[in-house]
Amino acid sequence: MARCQVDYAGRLTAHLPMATRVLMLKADGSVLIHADGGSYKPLNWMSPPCNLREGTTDDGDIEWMVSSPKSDDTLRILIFEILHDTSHELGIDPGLQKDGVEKHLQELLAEHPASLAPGLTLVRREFPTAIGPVDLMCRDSRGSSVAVEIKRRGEIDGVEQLTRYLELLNRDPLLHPVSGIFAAQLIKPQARVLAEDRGITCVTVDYDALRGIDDAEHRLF
Amino acid sequence: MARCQVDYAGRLTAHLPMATRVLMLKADGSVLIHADGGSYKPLNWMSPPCNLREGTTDDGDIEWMVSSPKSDDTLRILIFEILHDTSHELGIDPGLQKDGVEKHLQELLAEHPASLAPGLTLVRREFPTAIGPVDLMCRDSRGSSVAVEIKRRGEIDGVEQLTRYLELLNRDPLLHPVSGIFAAQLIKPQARVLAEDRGITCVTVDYDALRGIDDAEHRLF
DNA sequence: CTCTAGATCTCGGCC
DNA sequence: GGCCGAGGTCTAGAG
Repeated sequence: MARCQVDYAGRLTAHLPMATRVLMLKADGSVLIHADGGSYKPLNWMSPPCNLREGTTDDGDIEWMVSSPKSDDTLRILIFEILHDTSHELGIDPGLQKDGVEKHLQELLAEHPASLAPGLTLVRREFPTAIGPVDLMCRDSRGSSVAVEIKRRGEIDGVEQLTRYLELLNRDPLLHPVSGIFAAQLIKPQARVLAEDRGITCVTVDYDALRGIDDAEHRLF
Repeated sequence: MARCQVDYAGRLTAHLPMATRVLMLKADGSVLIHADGGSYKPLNWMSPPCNLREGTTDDGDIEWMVSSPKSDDTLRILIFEILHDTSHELGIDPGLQKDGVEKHLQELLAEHPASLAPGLTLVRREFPTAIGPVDLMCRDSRGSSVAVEIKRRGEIDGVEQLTRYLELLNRDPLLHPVSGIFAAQLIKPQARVLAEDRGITCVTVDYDALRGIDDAEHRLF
């Protein structure tokens, strides 16, 4: 905890006027400067790897020069008053265990393709193309190929992504014609307009309902 | 500083096994859980606004329940041992003063459009369209319209963005034909290929040189 | 290593 | 308030 002033120079230049803040130095050399509010993003910071040099200004204040050895980013911290100072060894953290995001949605839809369109069947998940994998490759009731792009939130870039896949897939005479389905828990209006203008079908997915169906089916066995 | 274990449930579920970490509680109620490494992103957190309730487990350990009043996110922190505990009022921070990013690049190019192509002149910055503003609308030496998209780093999504603008602008008989220039300090190879495949001209911009020209011109007055 | 796409993104601007 | 674009994005995963 210190009254400090900070100047950053790198991809941009930024300045923090003098105020009381939290300075956190991590074991890997990284530095975080936090205010008493806002979200988790620090006011300013320096990512590892970086080096910290401590010096003194002509006025007798503490000066920290933090610099990155690979980029030319620098952070200069002037410390006018130390209100609190403590140091602890934490060791290596076992890390965060995550569960259930877009991947789970893809798994559920892969098991229940017909929930996207009647008669739809799965060909394969993560169907490979030269520009990246298509989330689901399916066939409709008439045997035509259908590429499915799945998002938690459907926005314009997702439509662009599916459009690129469709353009590429439709060059393959063995697959042509390939149609597209854009599936998401929520589809933004602009994304829907763009998708439908390009002949892509939009489907909003009810995650909880789908999970319910899935659980019910598994209970049958 | 505490030995703790954390469970988050909300947009996803996540778990942090017991380990020693930094717990930061901010004045606005937000909570950050940091390890002794990684970058500025906490292992887990709760964004403001949120409420913290302190309780005790059957084993006598401290339990913090942090919940959001608007979403249904919850964070449960079990504290097994407190290694250090300190509290300070920091007050409101004057905040970060930023300078010089994409906006500055746009200003410089608006003042020196001919650096993008010989004879190019500015019509207007932030030229409005139904799907968003075009960074620079210009005219070439023959009087044809030229839409310019400016990025610090030129990647595929920037090319897609310009492509959408061009498609829309070219529907306007008063503007047609509109050509495109994709300007960036650095253009990724894949973005360049895509742009050139679509007839979009790529220009890499030397920010420092441009600033030098600009400074020199201002010194003349 | 690069490139791609997601993120409990965060943050700011504009409407 | 929402939507949209940018970020010193960061981060994980695939090729």
